[in-house]
Amino acid sequence: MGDVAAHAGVSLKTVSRVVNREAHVRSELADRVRAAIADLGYRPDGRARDLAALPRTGRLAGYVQVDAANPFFSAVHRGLEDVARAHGLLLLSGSTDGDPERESSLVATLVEWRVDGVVVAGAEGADELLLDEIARGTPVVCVDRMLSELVCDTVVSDNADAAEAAVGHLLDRGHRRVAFLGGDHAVWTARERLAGYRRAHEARAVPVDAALLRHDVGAVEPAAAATRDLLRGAAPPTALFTAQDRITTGAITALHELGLQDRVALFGFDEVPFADQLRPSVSVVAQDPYGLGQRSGDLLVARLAGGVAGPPQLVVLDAPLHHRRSGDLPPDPDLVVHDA
Amino acid sequence: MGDVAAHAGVSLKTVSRVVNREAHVRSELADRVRAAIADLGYRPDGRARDLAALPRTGRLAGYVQVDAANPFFSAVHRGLEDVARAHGLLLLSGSTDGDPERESSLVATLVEWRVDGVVVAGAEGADELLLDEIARGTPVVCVDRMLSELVCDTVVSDNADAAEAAVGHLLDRGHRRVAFLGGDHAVWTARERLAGYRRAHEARAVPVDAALLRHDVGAVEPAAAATRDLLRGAAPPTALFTAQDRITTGAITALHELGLQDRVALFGFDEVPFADQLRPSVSVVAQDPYGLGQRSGDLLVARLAGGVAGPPQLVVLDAPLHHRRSGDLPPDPDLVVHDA
DNA sequence: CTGAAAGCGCTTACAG
DNA sequence: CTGAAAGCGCTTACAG
Repeated sequence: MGDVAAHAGVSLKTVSRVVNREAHVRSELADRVRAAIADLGYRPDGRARDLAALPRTGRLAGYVQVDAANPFFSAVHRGLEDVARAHGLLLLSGSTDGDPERESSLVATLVEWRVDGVVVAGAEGADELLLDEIARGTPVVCVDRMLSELVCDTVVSDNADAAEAAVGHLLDRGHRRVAFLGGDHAVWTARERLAGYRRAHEARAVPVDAALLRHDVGAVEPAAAATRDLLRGAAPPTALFTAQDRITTGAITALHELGLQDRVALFGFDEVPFADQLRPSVSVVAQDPYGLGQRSGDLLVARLAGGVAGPPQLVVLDAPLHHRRSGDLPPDPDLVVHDA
Repeated sequence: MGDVAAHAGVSLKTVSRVVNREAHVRSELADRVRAAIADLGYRPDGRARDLAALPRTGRLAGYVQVDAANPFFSAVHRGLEDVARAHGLLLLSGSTDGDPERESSLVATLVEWRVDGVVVAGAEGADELLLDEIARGTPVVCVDRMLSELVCDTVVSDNADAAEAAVGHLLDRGHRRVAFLGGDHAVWTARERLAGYRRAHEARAVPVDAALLRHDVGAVEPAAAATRDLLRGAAPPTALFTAQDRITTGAITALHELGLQDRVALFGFDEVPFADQLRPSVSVVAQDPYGLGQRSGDLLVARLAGGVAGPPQLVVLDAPLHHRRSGDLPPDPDLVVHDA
């Protein structure tokens, strides 16, 4: 910037003014400055700018996600990015793989870069550093999962209700043995979806068989293995409720391997690709990850604007059911095990 | 930092030393400093640090992608991220939607933040700002697409060869009317894959019917529409080569709607979800997006380390064919149109 | 309308 | 082993 000032024969402040498009600069000088900028290929230094401009003007935001390569989280990413970009915010992001330590160190790094705020998708409830940061006043919004208490703005789908509706649909079709395949039980969404599963049973006075509950199968292979195991057991389920897209994928894989896809009903949480083309087509609870990202961006931006200073807000998005064939398959009598 | 120094009764430099884990600090002082840091909840300011530490130590890298929500680019993202993280680099990223202007402004913003280098996935060849930046010495690596000339390190799949092999397979199964459905023809990958398509035909002396070539159908709906159109035409293809995952998705959708999935062969570029479970299972050229990301990260890191200062490197990754049912479907005679 | 001074929070030489 | 000074590239008050 000094070079530019010298080149144009003006002071630093004048250069600063034209760079920031401030008023009160004679157009003659401004032209000279612009020429110098072009000649020298000058680019203002964002770090210095940000550092000198206290209080913050709002330029950087952080996005902490479980896995950048997971379509669910990358869709949230895009929703957030679009809102952020509209407000001049650039995103600094990283993946945690669900590891609380990774999450903590990532949050710490983001704070070091003095992001204006951070959106955490799939937060671990036990992340003390994150809790600290919230207490200290860093704007944080959680998407997809809730922290133990509502200590920050949060955007989630209506997990329990949607799960209850899906499982209820299976039960109403006559199924009495519906398996639940869920991810890490420490994760809030998994617990909520299980709660919905239970509520659906309770509402219909159908007992839940604990042998039909499989937790910690939150990836494709474990889910496929659990499906095989359940179906080969002495008292197999006649329907499956898979609490997450990767689990749904694993279950579908296993069902096809066993040739049972038309005999065992399936209702999944999260939309999956080719849901309409698969045979049978697959019924799902369709969350809107892009929308979740957008809403979290809205909340963050509102906090940054400073307008909102009240207590943490909770936004719950509706997750509609997409009824297709797999969820309408009737119980297969040959699969039902009769008591001895 | 001043507060910490005062609190611990030492100088700024001493605080700096313990924060940076430099040697030569009496452990007694170091403890006092650490205590002060904990008491005050001090966090070093990454911006100031980075600004003061010239030349750069390497902390920030940029990732420019077409669309964060596209599974292909998000897998590249993750590959890059893992390498970057291993080298202490944090990623600043954004989506361009293939718009050169968006790409330029994003690159400009990244440069303002003084990223140590940037990886561009799916670069538009015509981005002058990017070319400028490369000329100026900013380490840039292009993944997935090549710029018009090899002006920076580049990592791509063996597009033309893989496409030739896939189309060749179709031709060798007896197909004589193989349609090509591709994305934006301005994009390097689309042109390469078309080149492979042509080479496969030339090698077998099979003429290419221009009516079977559909460009600019790089999204699901346009691809489905093109598929419907081709198949309903007077001289329909007996096989489809879809040059990209979203196109493959669109084609599969249309084929299923028309009930033609078992009568028209299909070979896609890029792996798709449920390729094994779909009926028929779908044959594809399986690029390795995660690997592309990793390799681009390796190249970037090597440049940053300063070891590599030579001419731009070109890394070409093999893209193996995954033969499944759809690519082995024979030509359906009823679909062949005989000359009058 | 324009500029000289001080300061943002750190690190790099340099002394001691 | 420790510290005082200068400087990274900007912006914010303040003067004029």
